[in-house]
Amino acid sequence: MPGTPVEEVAAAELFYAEILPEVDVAHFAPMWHIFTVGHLIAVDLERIVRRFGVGIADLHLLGTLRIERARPLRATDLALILHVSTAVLSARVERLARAGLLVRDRSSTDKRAFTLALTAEGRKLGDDAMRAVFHDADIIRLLDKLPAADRALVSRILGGLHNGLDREFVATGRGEG
Amino acid sequence: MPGTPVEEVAAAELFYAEILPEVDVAHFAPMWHIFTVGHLIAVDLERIVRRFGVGIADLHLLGTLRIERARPLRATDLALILHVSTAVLSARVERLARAGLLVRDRSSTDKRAFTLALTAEGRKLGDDAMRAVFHDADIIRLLDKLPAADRALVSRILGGLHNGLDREFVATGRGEG
DNA sequence: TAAGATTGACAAATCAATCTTT
DNA sequence: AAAGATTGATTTGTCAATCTTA
Repeated sequence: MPGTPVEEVAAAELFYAEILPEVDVAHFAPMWHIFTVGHLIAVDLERIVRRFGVGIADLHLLGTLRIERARPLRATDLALILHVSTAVLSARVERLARAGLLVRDRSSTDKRAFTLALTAEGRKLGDDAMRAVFHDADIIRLLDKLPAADRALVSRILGGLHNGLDREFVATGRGEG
Repeated sequence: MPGTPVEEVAAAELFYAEILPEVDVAHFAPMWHIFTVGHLIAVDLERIVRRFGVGIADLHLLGTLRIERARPLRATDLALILHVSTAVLSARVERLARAGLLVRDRSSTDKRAFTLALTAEGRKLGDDAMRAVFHDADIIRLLDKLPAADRALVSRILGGLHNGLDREFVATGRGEG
């Protein structure tokens, strides 16, 4: 019988310290905890928003379009923000448009591009799903029990990592497929 | 053109504060940063370990088997540790066994169960891939630039969330399919 | 040539149903 | 029944190739 995840990760760290003496294994625990907690959040959110007929990736897209902006977003902009390839985005937009949650319009300034905008149903579904997330998600309950200082630390440190990884993602042109 | 992820998340938080006045929107930023950073780590690690002919989920499995334990792990134990259904694990084990990286043996005490163990090639591939991760991963580079105190904070706080979510996962029997 | 977007082939995850052993 | 594991159908994501416009 395995122990707690923290124990598992600590054991792994000790182990890698032996077989990989050239690396700083103190990086393993934070990397792996973020990686796995991210995965568990994804599984949990997926379960919650599935009741609304969409996936968490769909909700991410709807939520991004929901925020008012100076200029309408094109499909390519969204692909960069969501960290997926344009191929994935294309299929997702097609599905959501077919469900009546958003509309695609040819850009007025560039005949190659589409601009994307939510429909009234898209706004409503997105808001309802997000409300359900705040209400039902395990991670929200856990964060709620955390000291406010810890929550702020997570926002600060993970926010920095988020910015850093996003830069790498854009710079190396990942997700261009 | 969108701004940095931290700006995007802050804008989203302000936005949800308006349309969802009943929830504590201060939970949105930490949740979303963890979720997205986890996803970006997954994409990056996937790219690195793909060179070895396996995915990051495969490496997680190999790494878990790599650690010495009192008793050999069964497929069911592994499914719980890796947070996947037994159906997924079955397919993954089949693929890795076919590649000669692990062996499946009927448990001596329970004729339904299999115990899993790495082959010499499985150990070598896992170690090599993990070495590549430590050497090439963007997240490792970013963590390396972080103050040691911040790294420790991430391990402590995210470790706590990891334990909490794992408990939920096991308690609610997710991943049983 | 490069940017924006789409398509089709393939890999992987989920769910429900099934089989065997306890 | 319930636990351990597998199979098949469906969905989703990734990659490479393609088409149109800039």
